[in-house]
Amino acid sequence: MGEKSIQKRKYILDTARKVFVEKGFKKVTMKDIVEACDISRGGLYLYFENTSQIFQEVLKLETQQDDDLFSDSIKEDSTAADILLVFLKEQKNELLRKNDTLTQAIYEYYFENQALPKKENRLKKQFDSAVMIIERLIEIGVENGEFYCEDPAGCARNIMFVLEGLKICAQTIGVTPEMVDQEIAYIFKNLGVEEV
Amino acid sequence: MGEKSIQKRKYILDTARKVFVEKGFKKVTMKDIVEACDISRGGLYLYFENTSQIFQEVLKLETQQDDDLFSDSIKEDSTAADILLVFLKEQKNELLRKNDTLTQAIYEYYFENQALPKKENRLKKQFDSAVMIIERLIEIGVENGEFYCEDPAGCARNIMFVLEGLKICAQTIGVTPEMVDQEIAYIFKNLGVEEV
DNA sequence: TAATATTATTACGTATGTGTCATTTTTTTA
DNA sequence: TAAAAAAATGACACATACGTAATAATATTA
Repeated sequence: MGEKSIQKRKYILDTARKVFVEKGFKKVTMKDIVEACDISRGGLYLYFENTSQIFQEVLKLETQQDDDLFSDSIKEDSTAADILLVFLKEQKNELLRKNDTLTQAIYEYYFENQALPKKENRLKKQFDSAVMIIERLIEIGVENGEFYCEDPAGCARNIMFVLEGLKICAQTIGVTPEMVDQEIAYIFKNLGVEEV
Repeated sequence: MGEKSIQKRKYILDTARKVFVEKGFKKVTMKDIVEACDISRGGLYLYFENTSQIFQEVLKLETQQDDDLFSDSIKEDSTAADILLVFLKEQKNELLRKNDTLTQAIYEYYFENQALPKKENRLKKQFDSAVMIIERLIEIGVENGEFYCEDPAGCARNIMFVLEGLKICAQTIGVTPEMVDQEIAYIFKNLGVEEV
């Protein structure tokens, strides 16, 4: 596979991403992607078999980029509270930036694909890993006297459920920035931090 | 419209519900419903125009039944904490009973239909009304000395976000009964109630 | 029970989507 | 630059879904 091929592959995935952002997952057809990419039908099938496969690859790219973004935004001398705040603000931006996210598509995809038992569930892994990171952060905060928390693991999971709730609500009933800020304040209040 | 017609209409909606439970919303076609009902194509079009309309009617039935169910389960001499617990346990059962709910379909439907600005968003109304009920419940609990809470409205909204988070997670990454119980305990703890 | 109204069926024309393959175009290599 | 390899095209045969309308079956009413 030549360099050209690699670029075209990347081009298709980038373009397909826009389609998934636009239409979610379930309603997207190979035809949609062919047309968005302005390539030939056979041309697409040369690279990918179906929309599921394309979506998985889109997600793979996405995840990489997100990870990079997060580690970039942590400064060396940050406190636990700082880092948690950065994380939550990032989530806030993400969930309010409703028109350029794969959120809907991701949910639709996992609606279909959760059932498959042994198959790896990337979403679950991400959730669990986020819980672990937050848990660790809370523990550090407690050690430093920044936070008060009896059950860091439980608190971390609660934070993630709140975020998931905000995320799905942003996609269905709509949430305002103020509502998100309130929830963030609530989280810190539960950790014994009054002002954010 | 004769009695027969009314019954057939009901039959179609009940059967269509099963289809939506099975396939979500976006992938359901009129053909799917025709086949599930074992009626003729034209026969279905005699009663309904498209899947959106059918789904809306299914939801209407569903909402009625749910409301009835909740008011039935409140006893006269309940305390605020009792009622809240009943509500949360009901939500727990609902979200764990993943294979007989319209949850996925509802999300998919509102993914498509949130955008429409002025159009009434039934989901939002339900959310807001639940928040108000919980808020009132918390206020009563505070008056009775059952709860401690400085911001019943904020707390009520937080509870709803947690529930939404649990609900979507149940559909995508899976949640255990224990996880739900933990979140319920967490909610009560935030209201100053240690034991549930 | 005959006439009328209602309800139901099926087949048709149209539209959209699928995956493939013979062919053409482009790129690479010798 | 000619031959070989790789990449891309678009028309195909097939499948699925749509909404309708002529026709048939069933109820209702006179």
